[in-house]
Amino acid sequence: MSIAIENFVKAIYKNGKHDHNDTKPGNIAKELGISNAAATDMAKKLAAKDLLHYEKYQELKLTEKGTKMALNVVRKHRLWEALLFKLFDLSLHDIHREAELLEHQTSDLLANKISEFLGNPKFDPHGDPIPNSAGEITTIDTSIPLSNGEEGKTYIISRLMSDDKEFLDFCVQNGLKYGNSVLVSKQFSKNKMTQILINHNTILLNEDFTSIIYVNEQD
Amino acid sequence: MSIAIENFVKAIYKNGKHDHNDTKPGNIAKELGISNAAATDMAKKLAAKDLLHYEKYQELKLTEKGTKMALNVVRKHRLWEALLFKLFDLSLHDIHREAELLEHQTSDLLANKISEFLGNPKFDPHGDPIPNSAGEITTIDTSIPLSNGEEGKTYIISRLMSDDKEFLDFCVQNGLKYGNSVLVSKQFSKNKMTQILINHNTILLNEDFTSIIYVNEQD
DNA sequence: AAAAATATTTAAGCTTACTTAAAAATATTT
DNA sequence: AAATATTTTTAAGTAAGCTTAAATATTTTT
Repeated sequence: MSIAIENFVKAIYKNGKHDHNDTKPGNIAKELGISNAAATDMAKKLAAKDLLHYEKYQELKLTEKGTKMALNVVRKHRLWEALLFKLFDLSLHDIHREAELLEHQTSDLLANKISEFLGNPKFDPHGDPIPNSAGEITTIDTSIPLSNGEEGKTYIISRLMSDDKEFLDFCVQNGLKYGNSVLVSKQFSKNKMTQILINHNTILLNEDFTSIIYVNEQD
Repeated sequence: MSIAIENFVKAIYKNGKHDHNDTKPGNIAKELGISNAAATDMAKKLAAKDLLHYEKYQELKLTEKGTKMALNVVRKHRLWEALLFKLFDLSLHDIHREAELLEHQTSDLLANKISEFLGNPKFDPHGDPIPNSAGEITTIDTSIPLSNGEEGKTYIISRLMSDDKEFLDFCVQNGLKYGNSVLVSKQFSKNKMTQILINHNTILLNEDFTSIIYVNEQD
């Protein structure tokens, strides 16, 4: 299957993971940077290939086959991120950009070799789970957005759910990375700001950031 | 530039390295598995982009710009081969196949990181020289095909100039690899067979093989 | 040097993955 | 519930990268 198809299916998978699905052609088009018309066309084409269910004006829904394809691409993406992160001194954003290309040119054999080399990791450097070779995600995600954290509690950062350069650079600069602890010192309900303590520094975050930083309660 | 263009330019570069150029559209077409007509079309298109010189019915010749592009792709290919060879237990043939895809999806930044990680190697696992980041091959190749070896002399294998699975499997099985010594015990001029001693084993090779195994005299 | 074989080029056509523009349906606002 | 705005769909068209078939040029053989 082509790169365009892999990316289309992947975009539906990603946009369908939220509570409120965003998988109408227009949203997928926006995600991929193509026109709405192109997305509708593609949706029809992929329905004919049994990769998704298409009904006029409705949300696009992946079939089992389509989900498998998406997870296979996601697996390769996250394995590349993990490998590049381990081997090279590159920013998370750069790593994401490289993985975005490499994911489509990677045989299942190579993906398995990368996985094995890394000790079959369950998470990538963003904290995102890596599907296994059968296309299953076996870990259970109990994390919550930092915006839902409670005052006075300490949390462990589990996922940084964005590939935005500005955001990731900010995270690196402030020690906001996978595995680190944060204490929620104050939640401002009015303007939805959150004050946290990390590495002995107090910083103030707005909801744009606290809604994509996911954390787990400390055991 | 597209993958098709990169592969086209690379094919001309490879076919132009022999003493007798094989860079007419038909030869490039054969190399790439496309029709002659497609190769002619592409040649005209690339001439307009100043990547090659095209004259009807003549050999295709890369411009400086085209050569640079070819060397850049070759560099990425060979760096990937070197990295995959180092990290994973994969056959040279498999490594070649993966590199053939990855080479087109690799930024210059990533290529440089791979090179640095490997200690800026000058050769890939086939013994082929790796162009530097400026697109130059700085090593001088003094090797000769094993078919030109002299009886009684010992040589060091420097290059295995093929990506054919059968050939590479045979080489692995018999210890014919980059850096190993071979003694030419007998040259049969009649049928162009060569008897060699390697790892205490005597084996007989025909010209198909001895013409693509390149060696250097021992210092 | 002529005939036969081979290679190159031209021409017409196909598929993929897009585009823009206009029509039709759905969502939102008032 | 009507009017307005937004989305989705349809339709027509484009560029890249191929294909096959036929015309033309070059090479090889005799």
